[in-house]
Amino acid sequence: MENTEERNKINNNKINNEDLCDDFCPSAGNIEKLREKVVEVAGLSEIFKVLGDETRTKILYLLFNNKLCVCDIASILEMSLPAVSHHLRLLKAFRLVKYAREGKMVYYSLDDDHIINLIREAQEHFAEER
Amino acid sequence: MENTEERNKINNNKINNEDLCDDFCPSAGNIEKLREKVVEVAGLSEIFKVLGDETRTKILYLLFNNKLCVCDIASILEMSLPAVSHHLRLLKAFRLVKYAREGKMVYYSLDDDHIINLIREAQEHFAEER
DNA sequence: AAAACATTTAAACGATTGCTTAATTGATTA
DNA sequence: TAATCAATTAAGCAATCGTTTAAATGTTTT
Repeated sequence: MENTEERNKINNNKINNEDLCDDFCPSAGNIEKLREKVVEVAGLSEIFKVLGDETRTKILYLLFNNKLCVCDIASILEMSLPAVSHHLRLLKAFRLVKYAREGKMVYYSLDDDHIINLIREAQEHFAEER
Repeated sequence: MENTEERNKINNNKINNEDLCDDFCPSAGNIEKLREKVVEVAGLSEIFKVLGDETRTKILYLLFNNKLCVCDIASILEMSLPAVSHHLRLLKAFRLVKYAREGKMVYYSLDDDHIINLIREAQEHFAEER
């Protein structure tokens, strides 16, 4: 084994042109088409990232058909108030929850019930796993 | 303002009992029920975490109805081979993709078309945003 | 058998994430 | 208006994540 360094340079660098595989690649001619296709899911992972935290999916699920104050949520999830508040702020930034101050308390609720469909779909996927 | 420390202790600690709010909480009596409800979405965020990376959603979307080798994917996404390989390993661990060695190349494809439903659902959610 | 190619694996690193503690703000009550 | 309560904000920190570089593995070709 020799010239390891040179080969690694070729192997690891980001390749911008389309002839990465020297041998015949079935999709060689389709690379441009596939690059266009992939644009369709660009930015989508942002929503998934929000749901990618256990606490946040739980909060969203709790707020489905429910109006809860921060300390309720903290109590149910057995978490600190600041921790919950941080998550709510992020969910608010994504327009997933809305809030309404009532006296000392701030009540949160879903701003967009649509998000529950995503959770339900994930539940179905999860059910298939077992 | 005095006794800030003591109040913070009360305010910030994780509370295991149900009387976090001193005032009347509408869901005070429901805390246990809501804790049971929340279990329904436990573990779900793991799938979302997988999709929470832009590269991985793209790979999954690419592999829908397609069979691609690692260097194809790397070329399309303009990423290094090891980076793509790492993501594929994770997707494989979640049984989302399967692979088949054909000579020098390894071809990946979706192991579970179901995952595309989740992506489609997210696309719909995204469309509503604008 | 040696060289070439596609892929994987391992180690290291820089950036991000989610929590905690501490302090602050906003509102109500005594 | 002072004390109390709910919630937010800010700073700091440990853990996780995704990448890179470097080396190794598996397969084919010469």
